[in-house]
Amino acid sequence: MSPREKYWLGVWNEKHAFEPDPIPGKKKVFVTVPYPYMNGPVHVGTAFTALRVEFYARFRRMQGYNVLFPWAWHWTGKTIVGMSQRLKKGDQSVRRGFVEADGVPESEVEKFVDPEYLAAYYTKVSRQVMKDTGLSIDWRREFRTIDPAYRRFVEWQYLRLRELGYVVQGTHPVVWCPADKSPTGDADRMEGEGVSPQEFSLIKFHLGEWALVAATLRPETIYGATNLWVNPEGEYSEARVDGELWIVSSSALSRLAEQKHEVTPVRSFRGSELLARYAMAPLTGRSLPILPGRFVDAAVGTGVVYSVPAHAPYDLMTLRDIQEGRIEAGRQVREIAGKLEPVPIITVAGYSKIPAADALSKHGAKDSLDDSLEAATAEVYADEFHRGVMTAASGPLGGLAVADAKAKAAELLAKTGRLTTMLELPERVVCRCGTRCHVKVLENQWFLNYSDPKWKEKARKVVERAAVHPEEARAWFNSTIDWLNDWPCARKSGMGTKLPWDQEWIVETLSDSTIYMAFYTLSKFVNQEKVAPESLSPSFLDYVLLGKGNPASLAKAAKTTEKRLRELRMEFTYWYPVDLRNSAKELIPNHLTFFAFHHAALFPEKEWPKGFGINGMIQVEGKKMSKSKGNFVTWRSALERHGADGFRLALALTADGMDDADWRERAAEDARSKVEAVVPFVSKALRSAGKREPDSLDAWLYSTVHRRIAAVTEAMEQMKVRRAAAAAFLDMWNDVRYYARRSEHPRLQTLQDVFGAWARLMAPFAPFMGEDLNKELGGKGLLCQADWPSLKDFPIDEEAELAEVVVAKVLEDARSLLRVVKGPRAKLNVYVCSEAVRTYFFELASAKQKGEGVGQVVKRFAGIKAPPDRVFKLIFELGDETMLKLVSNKQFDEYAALSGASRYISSELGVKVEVHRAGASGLYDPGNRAKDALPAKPAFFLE
RNA sequence: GCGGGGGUCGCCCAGCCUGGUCAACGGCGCGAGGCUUAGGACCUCGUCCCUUAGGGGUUCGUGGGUUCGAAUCCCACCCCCCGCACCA
Repeated sequence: MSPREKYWLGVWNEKHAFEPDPIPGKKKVFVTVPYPYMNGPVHVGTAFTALRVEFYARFRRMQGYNVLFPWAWHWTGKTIVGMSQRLKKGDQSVRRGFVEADGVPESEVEKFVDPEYLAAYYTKVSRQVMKDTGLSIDWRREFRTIDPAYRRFVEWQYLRLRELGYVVQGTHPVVWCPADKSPTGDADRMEGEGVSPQEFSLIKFHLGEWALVAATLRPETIYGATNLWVNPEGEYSEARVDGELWIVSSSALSRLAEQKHEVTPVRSFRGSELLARYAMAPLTGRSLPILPGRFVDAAVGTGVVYSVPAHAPYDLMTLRDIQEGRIEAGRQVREIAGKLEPVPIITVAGYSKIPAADALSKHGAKDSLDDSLEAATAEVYADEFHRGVMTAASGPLGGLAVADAKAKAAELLAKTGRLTTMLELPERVVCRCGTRCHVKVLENQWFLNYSDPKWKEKARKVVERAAVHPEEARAWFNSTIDWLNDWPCARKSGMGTKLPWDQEWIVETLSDSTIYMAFYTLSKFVNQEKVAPESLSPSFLDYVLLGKGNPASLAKAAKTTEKRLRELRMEFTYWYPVDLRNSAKELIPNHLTFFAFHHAALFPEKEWPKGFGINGMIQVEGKKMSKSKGNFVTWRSALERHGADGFRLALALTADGMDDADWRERAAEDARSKVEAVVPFVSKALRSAGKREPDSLDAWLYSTVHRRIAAVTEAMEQMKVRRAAAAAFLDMWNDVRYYARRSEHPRLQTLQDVFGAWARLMAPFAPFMGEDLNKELGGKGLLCQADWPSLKDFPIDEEAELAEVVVAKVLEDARSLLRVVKGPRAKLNVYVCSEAVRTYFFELASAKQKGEGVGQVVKRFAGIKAPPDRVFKLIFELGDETMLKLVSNKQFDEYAALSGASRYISSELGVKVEVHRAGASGLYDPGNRAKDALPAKPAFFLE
């Protein structure tokens, strides 16, 4: 950190510049960012989101609002615990992540086996880097989501939600890790991302008094079944399942038990015992032989499948392997297999009668262990499902589309009583801990019933009444509200708050973070030890947050004073509602919408959030940032490379709206050098300036600054941070640069005024440099506490603006002329059009604007001989508005403007310049050009 | 598949709602010049093609349409990004 940065941080801190308390009667703004999850250090993405709010907070503060920008840390959930455990087990990839991506010293990593230590470490480094960046946060209100007081708060929230009927109990299937004893979401998986439970049909084939139970996703193929497959090496069991006698793989028994089937094992044996026996298929009544299939996974389904060689590449290939002796098999098995023929039951355009055979030759499968069988299977299945039609060989299914036949087959099988269903993962799923997962039906889970139409209606109202920046995000909110289903809000492992009425369950991370912004109004008192965590009882919080109950008796029960209790209530009502909550767009479908739902449920309308800010995600050098890709950029490392202002400005200038922000080192370096150039630029400009009366150019600069202030203000109000920063920093710079170049004698007072405004406009983005600049300009007090520049100090001056438009236009035209002309170029004569031509223009332009015919006007001014198409072309070139202003503004004197600028134009072009007025007596016009002069388009003669 | 957002002159990006001021803002890169002992920084000009009087031509994912006029409005298509849930 540079000494200057350190100095200003010290000053802000000393003056408590960002520690707001309620000031009755003073308008307030309460802004928040979702707290970051502390399984790693904050990174440039966190910074991008946080800084948008930081800029906004500083902007509003300068506008005279009492602004609260608090911060906290998210520790809830099982990710932190999971990482700790993996480290403990010696997982090298976690360790590398800590050391290489996060930059944690080896000596610290050792201690990360304690999850709380891990989270505390990251909290510490993250807090420090945020402070070093100069974020205007009120750190007095900081907390972690496992703090005792926070837990009391969440307990209150869930008790109230339950009373209101928004928390309900239900049963739901999940992907389950038997080792962790917890659901395994996508993020927790080593293998099988995106895989979710599917319903398999279990079809019972009679084998004496037993039922050999085969699992399938394609019950409609039962009419094409030729045999059954079991894995000869696999372990199978006879068991009593739901009162029936079943034969399935042993592993299936435990999975069936997880799905609420009643299972009593009888005996177990090897799959080979079943070979060459016959089982009877339902519906067809066919007796099918049991054959060895090593591709059958005993850990999936029931470990038994039936074979449909005409339509399943695996089945056909395995059958051929046995028939052709590629697989060792007993004589009896070979004999049986030798007699089997595929039974086609589906026709698909583009395939022969046996689609599986086509797929095998297309993919060049050699044997039943060939990897290409996966692809062949997927292809045949998809084509048959979408385009296939059942043939007459499939009995009652004949003529149906495959998609319809599936349902019909299930219905027919169900009637025979020989169908059950089971949820199964269609692909292997492995938990991060290395354990293979299966489906478990969880009972008595707690849900937030977001599917409740009345609740949805209320949530919709929250969004409808709030400002959404950018407006495009609103549609996404609305479709999320429609789509959202019941959400399991508690789980059994990880850090967090227990459900007060059911201590086995811990409120899950997304569900304990929905109304916590309210807690910032309390946490100040807890941190100052003015309120003890134990005293935050439900009725106590009812009073503070909802105004319910009698403060006198509540205070007594909480061992505090009534005054203190009323103070807490006042703090809450002062700051609430949240004025702006800003986050990256990925949180719209969950967190931000939950935030709307919970406020709708718990608080009266006046406490509902007033604004949402949405930004894109962060990319690094055009690519998605991730630890595994090795392009992870921590906030700390970027800050150290580019300095606080450079870092802030680089992120401010990267993207607006929901566009993804691209972090580029080059851009950040550039931002830094630009920031550092401001103060020297300003002092140099001031040194070259002097005392004099303001002229048209000064009026132009004031006028232009007026427009810049308006633009920055408007952009900030709409959270268009990039636009605001670009105008405040880059456009302003260009304006001053133009002034400095254009003016022969820069006026000191003008520059002081403009630089004063400039410092203020840049203050939210580059506050350190801003304070330096303010000091340089002799400003009193702190810039961060100064007033936002006032439009009144920078009056609009239309004539001055028109003069510069005309000067710029003449320069542009003259340059393009000089580029082309190869003749003499000693002197440029400029002929400004006559008053008559101006009037002609004015009448034409206004006639055109009113949509009237222009014939009359043209006729009346026939003497001017300017063809109307040339006139209209010029109007289009300048635009209706500018043109009208130009020709209708009686104050504006084009001749005066241009002759005043003739020395500037001359030095820019490197050619002598003389300005004439067309129609003047004794006009010097050897080239006879003056007649061609039009408004803002004077005629030229080069000699 | 469903939902959301996008495709602009080497790169990033503004403009699109409210059609003409659009060959199209700004930044980066690149070229030339200035400043400097030199480099960096800074400043100026240039950077789609053609052009000996300020002009012309072809551009805003693709193809149509509306209009005197379309980057902007309408329709169809192609492509890219994000989200899709027991998880931060």
